[in-house]
Amino acid sequence: MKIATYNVNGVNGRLPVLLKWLKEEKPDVVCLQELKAPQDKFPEAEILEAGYKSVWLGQKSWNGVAVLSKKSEPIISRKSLPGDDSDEASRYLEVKIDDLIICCIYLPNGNPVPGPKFDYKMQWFERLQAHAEMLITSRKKVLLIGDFNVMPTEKDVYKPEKFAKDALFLPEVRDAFHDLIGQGWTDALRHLHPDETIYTFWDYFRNAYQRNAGLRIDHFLLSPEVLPQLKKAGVDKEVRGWEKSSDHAPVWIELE
DNA sequence: ATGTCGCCTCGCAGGCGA
Repeated sequence: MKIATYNVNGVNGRLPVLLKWLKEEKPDVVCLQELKAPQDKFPEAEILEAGYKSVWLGQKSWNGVAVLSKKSEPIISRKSLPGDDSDEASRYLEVKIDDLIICCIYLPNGNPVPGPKFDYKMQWFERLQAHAEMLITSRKKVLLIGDFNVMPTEKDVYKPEKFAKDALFLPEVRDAFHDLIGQGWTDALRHLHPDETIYTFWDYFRNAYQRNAGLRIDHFLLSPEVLPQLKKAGVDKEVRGWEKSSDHAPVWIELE
């Protein structure tokens, strides 16, 4: 079973690229982030035509998350993180697909630092930690998947010193990520490729992709009940080089 | 500071978020 995550940066503007990638790679389940489309503008019919049932959480202009599934229908169990009823951003969608709980995550970027956006990121992180603790305690097969907007270590940044004061790499942000991992989650890509340089995002600026000036910010965190099934993991890096590509590449894992 | 995208609007250019 192949599960993928892809920050599309506009699901409608990206539709030809998304459909081409789905056709080539045929993932069983896909988490999408940054739909940048209101609820009624999600391209459900085109994606269904490509062989995927989908559930989604839209929002005008910003954010937006979706889960696509080829075989079993995704059943929504949560449309937001607990802990702040005033948070209207579409950033969290939790579904059941067979015996798996799939949590599709679009963690706030947090720049500029300091400021309200960074405060929001840290609050969102705390809410994620609290909910993740509950999920991992359930002993079910849970996967936290998506754009975490965090480079966990120096190995995950092309030039760490350049990002020392960035909301994606500040020590307190990395600490929050490592505290989350500390609950018992496994970073699937790093687990299978401990020493490799792996990037999932390349800025549109300054030919970042051509220079391989990338970041690893899209992650799969597996609960202990899923980990024994993990067989492979990788990044579809070439997709980032396609015409009209997102600034992220699709990332995937294979479960037995 | 800048670069480049995608989406939106008291819209066809400029602001915002990333």
